[in-house]
Amino acid sequence: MEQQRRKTRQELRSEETKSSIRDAAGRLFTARGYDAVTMREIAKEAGCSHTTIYLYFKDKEALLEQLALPPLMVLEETMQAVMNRPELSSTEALKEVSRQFLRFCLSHKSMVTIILNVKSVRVDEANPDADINRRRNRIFGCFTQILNRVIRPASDEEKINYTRIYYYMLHGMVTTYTENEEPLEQLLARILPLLDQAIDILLLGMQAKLEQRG
Amino acid sequence: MEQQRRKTRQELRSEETKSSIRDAAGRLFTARGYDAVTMREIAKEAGCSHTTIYLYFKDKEALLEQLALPPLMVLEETMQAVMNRPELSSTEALKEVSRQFLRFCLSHKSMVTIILNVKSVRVDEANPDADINRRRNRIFGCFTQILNRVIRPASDEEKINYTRIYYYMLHGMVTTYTENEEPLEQLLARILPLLDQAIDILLLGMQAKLEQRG
Amino acid sequence: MEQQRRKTRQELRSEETKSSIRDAAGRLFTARGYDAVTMREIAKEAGCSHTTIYLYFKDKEALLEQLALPPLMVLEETMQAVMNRPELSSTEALKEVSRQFLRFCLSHKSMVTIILNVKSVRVDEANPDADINRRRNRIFGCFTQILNRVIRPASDEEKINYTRIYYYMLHGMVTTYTENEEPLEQLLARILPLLDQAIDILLLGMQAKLEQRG
Amino acid sequence: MEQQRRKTRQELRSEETKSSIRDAAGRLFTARGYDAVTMREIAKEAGCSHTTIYLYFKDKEALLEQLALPPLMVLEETMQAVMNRPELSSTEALKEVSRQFLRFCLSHKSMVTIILNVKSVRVDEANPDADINRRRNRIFGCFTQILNRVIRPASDEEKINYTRIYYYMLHGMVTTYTENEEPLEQLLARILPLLDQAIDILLLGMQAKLEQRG
DNA sequence: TATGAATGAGCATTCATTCAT
DNA sequence: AATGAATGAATGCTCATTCAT
Repeated sequence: MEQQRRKTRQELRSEETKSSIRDAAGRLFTARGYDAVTMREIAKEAGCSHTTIYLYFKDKEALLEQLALPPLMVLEETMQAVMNRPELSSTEALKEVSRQFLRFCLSHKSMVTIILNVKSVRVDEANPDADINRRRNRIFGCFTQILNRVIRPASDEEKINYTRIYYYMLHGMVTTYTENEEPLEQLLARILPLLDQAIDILLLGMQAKLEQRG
Repeated sequence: MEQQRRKTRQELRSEETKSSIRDAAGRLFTARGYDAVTMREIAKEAGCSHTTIYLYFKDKEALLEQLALPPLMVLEETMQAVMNRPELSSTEALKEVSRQFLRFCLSHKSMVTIILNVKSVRVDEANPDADINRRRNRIFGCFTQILNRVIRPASDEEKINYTRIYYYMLHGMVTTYTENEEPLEQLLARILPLLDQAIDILLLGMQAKLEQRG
Repeated sequence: MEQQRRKTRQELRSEETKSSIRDAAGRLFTARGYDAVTMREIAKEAGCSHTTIYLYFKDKEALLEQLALPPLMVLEETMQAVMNRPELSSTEALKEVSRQFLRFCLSHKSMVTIILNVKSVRVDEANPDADINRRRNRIFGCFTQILNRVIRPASDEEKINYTRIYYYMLHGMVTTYTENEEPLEQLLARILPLLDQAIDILLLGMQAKLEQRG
Repeated sequence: MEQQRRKTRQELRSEETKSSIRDAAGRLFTARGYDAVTMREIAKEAGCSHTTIYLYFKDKEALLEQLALPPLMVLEETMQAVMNRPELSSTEALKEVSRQFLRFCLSHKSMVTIILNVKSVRVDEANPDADINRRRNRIFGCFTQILNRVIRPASDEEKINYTRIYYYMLHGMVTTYTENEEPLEQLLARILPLLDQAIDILLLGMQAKLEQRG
């Protein structure tokens, strides 16, 4: 509380600037992709000089990372929360978690690259990405976990393959609609049912396949 | 007829140059991606001056488009040929066609953007894309056709949805492995079986779902 | 008198800040050279904001100038002290003074420019340089004086020329080793004997030349 | 002959541009030093776009190197020629060679850095500097050779030290007058006699010292 | 007195493209 | 038909300095 009150006007202004940069970068990256956006464009959109950006972010890459982290944390928490709801069947949990994921990806389009890319930005340099990578892994871990629950009778190899196939479909939906410019809610209203259907099909198919083989 | 016969030596040389540029650009785009390749590199690889490229192609983008067309035509023909093989069951045909498609996408990485993008490059300028778009639609039409054969009892809406879901998975596989730098054949050896499994699962799942509902 | 006593706490603090900036800049300039050091680095090292520096110093160049003065004063005093030691022969005095000079230059590398440059920084603006220039002249005056003692029989023109030649050699040693990154004492242990030899040779040579001519 | 005639107008223009860049860079580097000069300034002075420079020179450093090499070759040849004139005494040869060197340094001021710097630009990267370094070493080798002839009775260690002392003096003269803006010939008329005197003094001094010791 | 925020000018370099031949 | 010469626009980034508080 006290902490909140103690913010000077300068600090407020600073935070404002920083978040206006963040917002601008978010909008621009989302709309046109990381590479296609220049620091000067971000600055213009944010209403400041391009040098000001470097006051708050080490470089362009750091900007992307700082942009990705907080929403990623929210997503992770949301997904964990879903998994801890005991009243949900495995199938329902998988559906809900997938819906969260799809919603997230489509509302943070520029971050999709970061989240879905197998080899993330700067994997070699340890520090800042470590966090991003860890979180991404945990997010994908959610899917794996629930999916394993649903297809328990499968062998380890089958589990790995089926999980991959599940990812393909999800990944495919995300990238298909990443470029789409329809208003988010409208788009989701249209494709969330499709996602549910797809999951039904995949789970049914996996079970059928396991029975066939057994 | 006459036109064909009357090709002067100059015309032949010209065509040669043009196709050497096309080849060079193809190799380079495929290997390193559209953005990362410069006009000068293409020219060097093609054994001509970079200014010569502008004699045959309006700009870099036009080069990409003209480049995409022939392989797309080959792909289309290959896929049609598979569909016309009467000895193949619908399922087998779908698998084979999907394999062809995946192989094509992974061996023409730079063209994936063009093929998969819902809104292709420069939709606004009518002419040159029209052809590309037509072909892309025909390619996707193949999938739709075969898939419809397999899930004949479904309603029209179900057919549309199921086809979409099928695309998601395929699309997801392609984009997942587009960035992969493994040698092509080795990669395909690894993921083609996965594709077969995925198709099995999807088809089984779709059938199960249709029965459930019926 | 009164002025000295009346220093308020504020004034003291202010002087402290100023000298911490001076010290920091001195350390940094010495270690890495004027150009390679940024105002922000100086501020960090001094434990203040970079804007504070501008409170005490007009700009980066003024900082360098003010920085040069005190060590220059120390050097001057040291050299004068040597000259007033009656037990030293002229030759010994010249050697000792030259050693002091060389040691000083190599331990204040960034100031060498200021000291050795014929046309000092910003000759046009009269005031602040006047002092620096005066001191530099006095320092060089030392050499001239002692040298004149040693080569008393020479004509005025010869004296001027010989002094110049002496400077060339000294100047040459300084600039040769200014870029050297060897630890100071180690470097000096290596080159101080060389300096002595050089002085011996020059003095012997000057005397021989004078005799030749006479 | 034929080769000369075959130069097209384009080639001529190209060579003109290249040498106008070279000239401009030479003037500017000479006047204000390598670091202080920007590519855009060079371009402006050369009457072309700054991008044109990159057509002829890989980067700024390459420009400096290409600039330094030809004059360095001329200097080397001139110095070798002097050494091969049998009618000259060692002393005379040393004087003449030193005059050539001083004249060269003062008429190619920007290259002094390259020539005198113990650790040249980019010592680490082998290729292009190798040549420059080799030449510089050969040039300094000249001095060493002649000097050794003059002070033949000295021990090896003495030879090394005396050579160093000789360099200091020469180096000192060069750097002293590098910043000088007097017209070259006028300046040389003034300091060449000084150089002769300095050499006389050094040689006499060295001989006296050797006798003293012996 | 002191500072954080902000900026314009500048840097070397790259690229797709056009011009003149 | 083909090309070398040339260029403007951009890019990410840094720095000394000024502004507002």
